[in-house]
Amino acid sequence: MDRTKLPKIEKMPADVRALGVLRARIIEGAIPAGARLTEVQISDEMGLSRATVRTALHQLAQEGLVSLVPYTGWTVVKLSQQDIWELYTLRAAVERLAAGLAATNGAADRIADIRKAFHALEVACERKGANEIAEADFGFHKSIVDASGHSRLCAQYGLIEHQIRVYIRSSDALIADPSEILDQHRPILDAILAKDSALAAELSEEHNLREGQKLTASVSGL
Amino acid sequence: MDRTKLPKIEKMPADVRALGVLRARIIEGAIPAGARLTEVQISDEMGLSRATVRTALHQLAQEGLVSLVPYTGWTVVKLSQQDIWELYTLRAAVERLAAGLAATNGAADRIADIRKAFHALEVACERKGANEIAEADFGFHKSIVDASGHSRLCAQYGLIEHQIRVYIRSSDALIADPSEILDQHRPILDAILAKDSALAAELSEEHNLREGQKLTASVSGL
DNA sequence: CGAACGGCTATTGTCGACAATAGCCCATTT
DNA sequence: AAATGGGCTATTGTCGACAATAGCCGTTCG
Repeated sequence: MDRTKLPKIEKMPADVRALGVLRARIIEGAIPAGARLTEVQISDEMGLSRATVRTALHQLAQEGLVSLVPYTGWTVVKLSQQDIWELYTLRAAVERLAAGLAATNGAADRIADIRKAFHALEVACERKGANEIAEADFGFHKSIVDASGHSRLCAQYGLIEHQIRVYIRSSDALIADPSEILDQHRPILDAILAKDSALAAELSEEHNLREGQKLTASVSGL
Repeated sequence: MDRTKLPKIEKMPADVRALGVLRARIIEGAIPAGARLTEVQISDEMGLSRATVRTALHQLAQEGLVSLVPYTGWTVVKLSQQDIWELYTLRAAVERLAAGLAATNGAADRIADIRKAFHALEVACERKGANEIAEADFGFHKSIVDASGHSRLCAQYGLIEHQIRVYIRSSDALIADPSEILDQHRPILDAILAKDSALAAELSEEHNLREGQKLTASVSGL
């Protein structure tokens, strides 16, 4: 058994595979907002039973990506400006807590992960790939949440994150100036490294509220 | 058709009825923490199909009241001290946002609801019924969340609230001095009525963190 | 005597079929 | 012509049966 690495077996429950596929399709925009989904068609295409697909769809509904109206059908949610406001205010509140906790209680290795995530963001900003920057941005925020050691916070954050991703893709990502992005995130990192809980919380909240306002403002002209 | 009130028709989907029953049983302690639940037994007793019960159980899992381990079974969650800490820190963060929003954007009728809820709390405190006080306490907090006009916040709060209820019941509710309870909540109400967003947010957060610490402290001796 | 192996059982995971419902189209009536 | 009612269709809601799996227990082998 000294073969360096035997290929990882892909053995996941059918419903989570279906969930992953559907979520990816929705986030990447292959299934557009407002689109109608029917259980039979999906189960047909995926070669799964309706019950399995139904489970996945319910999960997606919980994540806020689809919505079910009884006896009628599933539709991919269409995020309004109000929704974006909700998402970013909620995100700000959640990350405020996360940043504070990460600064105070963050395990050393998790703090190191935050450093790495910031470095990845720096690299992405140099390359100027819009998509890569967006991903690294998400990654940095997520590393802070993970460092909070707060399982419910992580779970909660996951849901918000999915919805924001959908919106970012659908509105085709306003990417700010790379150096500006770094300037906005660096103080948060510094505050966490300095274990200044209150400052980290405050900076994180401000950052998210600012981003949310930019996002709603940029789209208000539609 | 001038009959004063025709009896309300109870026609809900079977799964939500099952969900309600199960949740109530868990919260009231009829099904104790750590108990094992099997789909067949429940569907048997309720006269429903396994699929329907399964849907309800998945919903309960989403609410954090039960947990599923694959191919093995459902169990009612048992909240640890860490869980209580998580719940109260999260609640503090969520209600912080809610109180701030209620102060700033709260519709007049929702603000009136908050007043009513506080009055109900006063009445409950006079009667000194531990259970009634706890319910009125929840009601006051919930009225603030409802006044935020933030649908995701409300949804998120519902989940946390259920879990806290379970714990309060299971640990048999430490009820503080009634007048103390009122003294703790009144400033929050005043700040909202004065539309002082920052103060309302701060007071609300402090209040919840304090309660959480009391709760974990009182149980640390177990 | 210990440990690995194989089957047994309880329970969830998955499936296809039938029932109930919402929304639509069209005929019918006023 | 407008409103009303009936039925038609697409889709979800519900159901019972079969498949897959984890955990247990006895058995067997070293």
